[in-house]
Amino acid sequence: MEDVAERADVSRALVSLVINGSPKVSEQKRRRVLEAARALGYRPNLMARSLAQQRTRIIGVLVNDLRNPFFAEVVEGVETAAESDEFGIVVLNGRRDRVRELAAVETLVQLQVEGLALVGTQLDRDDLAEVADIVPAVMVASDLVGSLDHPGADAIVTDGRRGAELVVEHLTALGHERILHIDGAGNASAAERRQGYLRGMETAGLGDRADVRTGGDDEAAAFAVIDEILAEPDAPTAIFAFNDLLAAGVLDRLDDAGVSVPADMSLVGFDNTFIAALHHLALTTVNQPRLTMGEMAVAALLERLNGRDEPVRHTLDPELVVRGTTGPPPS
Amino acid sequence: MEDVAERADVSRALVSLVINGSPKVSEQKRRRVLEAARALGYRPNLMARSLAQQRTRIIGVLVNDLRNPFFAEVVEGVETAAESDEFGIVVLNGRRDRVRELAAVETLVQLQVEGLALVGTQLDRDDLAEVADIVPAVMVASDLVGSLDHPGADAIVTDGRRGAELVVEHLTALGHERILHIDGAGNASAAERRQGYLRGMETAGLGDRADVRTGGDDEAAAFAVIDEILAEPDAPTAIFAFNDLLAAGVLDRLDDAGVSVPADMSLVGFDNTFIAALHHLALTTVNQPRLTMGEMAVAALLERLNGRDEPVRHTLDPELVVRGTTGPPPS
DNA sequence: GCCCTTGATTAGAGCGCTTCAACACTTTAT
DNA sequence: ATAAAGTGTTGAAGCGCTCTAATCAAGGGC
Repeated sequence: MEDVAERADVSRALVSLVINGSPKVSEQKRRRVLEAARALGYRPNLMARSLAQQRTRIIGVLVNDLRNPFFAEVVEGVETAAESDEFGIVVLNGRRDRVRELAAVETLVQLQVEGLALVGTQLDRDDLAEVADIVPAVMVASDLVGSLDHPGADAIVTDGRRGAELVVEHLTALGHERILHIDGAGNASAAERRQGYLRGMETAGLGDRADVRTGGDDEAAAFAVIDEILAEPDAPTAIFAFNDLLAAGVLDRLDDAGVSVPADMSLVGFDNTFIAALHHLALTTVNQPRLTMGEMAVAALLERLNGRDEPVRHTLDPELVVRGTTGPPPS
Repeated sequence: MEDVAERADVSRALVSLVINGSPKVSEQKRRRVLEAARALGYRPNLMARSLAQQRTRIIGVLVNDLRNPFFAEVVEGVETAAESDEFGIVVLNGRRDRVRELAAVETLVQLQVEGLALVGTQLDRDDLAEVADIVPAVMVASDLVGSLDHPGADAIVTDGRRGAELVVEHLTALGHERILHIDGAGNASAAERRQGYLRGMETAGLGDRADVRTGGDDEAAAFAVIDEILAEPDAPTAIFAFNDLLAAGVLDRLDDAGVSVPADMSLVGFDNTFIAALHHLALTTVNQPRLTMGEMAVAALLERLNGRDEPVRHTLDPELVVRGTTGPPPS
């Protein structure tokens, strides 16, 4: 910067003004500075600038699992919104590990991000309360159950309970009674969907038939459960899987076992990722408005930065997407 | 920091030493400082530290498309390696747009990243030369054709030519002669695979049967091409798609048209992403060692930081993964 | 008892930028 | 003519940290 100033024969302060597009600089000097900057290949140092400005205009994004296309799309939503508000984003990958997530949050905080979007986080209430205390935070696509004692973070979620109910309604309407739910284990959205499933079964008068097994959030998690189920008498006629990835695993394993879908078994996923739409899977699933969620997350953070103090929670409506993996139960 | 120093009754300098784990601090003072830091909730400011240290220990990662699971896994490789070398990474998403990529590079450079990993970049030779001039850069999973006049960036690639040849060999061995290639259009890896395909066809004595159509790198890009092909006389009996995502699109469209795979048409993808492994797709494809690629990228950057000056290129071996979408041509 | 080491601690400059208050110079109002 | 207001520019302090060189205290050797 010094060099640019010298070459343009002005002060460092003026260079700063030009770089930041201040209106109170004469056209003549502006040109001189700009040209000097170009000639010297000058690039402002973001670190120094942030330090001086006492703000970074960066939003930190912590993603549960980058490999899950669902999260990747939420991130794109965040990115789009951040961009249009002239914020940058920094993405860190928690890789489904709470401890790694904690470390990532620490890094982001030290980076002085102005807000934190936790996409599908594994953090628990205490972690969250601590984080929210330091920096405005918003949970996206995951929520804590019964958050009456709110930990201070905002939340943008699709109504998992309702989504799960829609699934059960769809399946019962088709005539299914033995509907099994393979859940997301410790995943942050798992509890909600589990509740929705249970409530849906109750409502349908199938409360005593409800059956929840522990799954996970990727394909591999399905294998053991399916083997187990198929070995049991009175196997279910329909399976509601925690998410599309898990459902894909279920589909694979059913295939191995020679169970055909949906003739012998109906299957429903959650998220409506692009893999659900592949014709060869044609997975019936529940859509979440991913991009919108990402955008709302940024909006929530900006509101916080503009002074809002009480946490908010936005619940979006899920939508059942019926494709080819559901049909009437075998007679 | 000032406050911590005061509370622990030492100088700021000592606090710095403690925070950075210097060995030349008495146990007693170390304790005092640590406790004061905890009590005050002190967190070092990464920006200030980097500024003072004149280094950031950050590697910038620019990804072509976060939604493509292939890239996401390469990024995980980069992340793993960076972590074990005590580097942080900052991921930016180019979203398949060269201009956006350029902007992202600018941001990363201003962020003072010490190295740049360009995962599947769209940048052209000139862009790259310019970037490599400013900061050590490594291209991962994409390369410039015939890079004799090397732009100064390192490259970690899987041999796309060889991969494509493997595909053609596999298909001809099955008896196919009319093998079509739907390419990756302007994608950086497209040219190599195209060349490999052409060479493979030559070698098999099918040079005059070679047929390349313009595709792209996602599912949607396949639709128009498939419609076109099926309307032509003398349709191919096998299709080699640029990558798995494109192949999935092809599969969908063939399905729509009632063409069964592999009975009527064989299909091969590239990348061996997890979707290829789904039983319902069971896509024959070419594996790229994603994690290894990411790790090697970091290694290359570190070598640069340690003084290596000439660019290197590491070419990894592709591996054909035969699954269910390839078989003998219809009689 | 003095000098030299050794080891622990600190003062202070500096990293590259922003920004506030002050300044010089015009222009306008009186 | 003079005061007031407006423009464009700059000097210098400060953002939160690191790091070199200087300082200090405490033995050890002679």
